[in-house]
Amino acid sequence: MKITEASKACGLSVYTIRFYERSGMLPEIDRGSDGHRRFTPRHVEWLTLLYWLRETGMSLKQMRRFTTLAKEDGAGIAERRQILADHADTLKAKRAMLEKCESVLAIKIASYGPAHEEDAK
Amino acid sequence: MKITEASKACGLSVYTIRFYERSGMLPEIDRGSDGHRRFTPRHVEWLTLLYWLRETGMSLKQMRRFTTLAKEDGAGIAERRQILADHADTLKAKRAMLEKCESVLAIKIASYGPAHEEDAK
DNA sequence: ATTTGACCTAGAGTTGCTCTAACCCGTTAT
DNA sequence: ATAACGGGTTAGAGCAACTCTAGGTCAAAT
Repeated sequence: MKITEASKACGLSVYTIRFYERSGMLPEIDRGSDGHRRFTPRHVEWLTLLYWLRETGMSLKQMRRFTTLAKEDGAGIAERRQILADHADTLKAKRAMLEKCESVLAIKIASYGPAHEEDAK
Repeated sequence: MKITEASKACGLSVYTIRFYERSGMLPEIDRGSDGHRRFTPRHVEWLTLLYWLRETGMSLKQMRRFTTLAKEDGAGIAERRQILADHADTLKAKRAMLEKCESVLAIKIASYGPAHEEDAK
C-alpha cells in the first residue's frame, strides 16, 4: 500500500505521515524499487493509533517516546501501557472540561436573550 | 487590576493576554499613569470566555471575529450567538471523539496483557 | 542609592503541522 | 517517440498560536 492509501486508512494527511517519519515516530518503512514507501497493515494500525493520540492532544515528544519503546520491544511494554493509561486519564479530564465549557456557552448564549426562531428557518 | 491578577482570574498566561491584545482579540484596555494595563471585571469576564473558547479549540481567527462583533455591539448579537452555538456543536463532536479514543485506548491497553498490579504500588 | 519586583515592548524561538518547489518515474495519449 | 499526466520523492519555507528572552521603565523597600 502506498502513502495516499495509507493516509486514507489512518486519517493522517500524507504531509503528516512523512513529517512523522522524519520525526522518528514511525517504525521502519520499506521502499519499493521506485523509491516509494510501502505501508503494511501493521503500519496502518500504528498510524491509526498515532492519529487518535494526536487528535486528542498527545505531544509529539510523548508519541516519539512511545514509538521508541515499541522499537525496543519487550522491555518497554510496561511503560507503553503506562503512557496510554496516563493519556486515558487526561482524556477524562478533557471530557469534563468540554462539558464545563458547554455549560458556560449555554449560559452565555442564553444571556444574549431569546433566539429568534424564524432566523433559524 | 493589573495583568498578573487578571491572568490568575481568567486562566490565560500574561504572555497570552498581551499576545491576544496585539492580535486584536480584546476590547480596549486603559493604561495607568505608569503605562501598565488596568483590567476591569468586564475584561476578566471577556478573557475568561476567550480562555474557554481557546481551551476547547476555537481558532484565533474565529475569536477575533467574535471580538469584532462585540465591538460593533448591537447588530452583531445574532452572529455572536451563532458562533457560540456552532462552537457548542463542535464540542459535542469532540466529546464523542474523546469517548471513542478512550475505548480505543482501553482495547490497546488490554492487548498488552494483564497489568502487573504490584507495579502500580 | 541601589536593589527588587512588577510591568512594558519588540522580536526570537518552539511545536506541530501544511504547503511549495523542484525533481523522478511509469503510463497513457498524440 | 515524445509529451504530458499522475502519482511519488526531498528539502525547506510558511503558518498558527503561543512562549519566552532581552533590554528597558518606574515605584517601593533596604
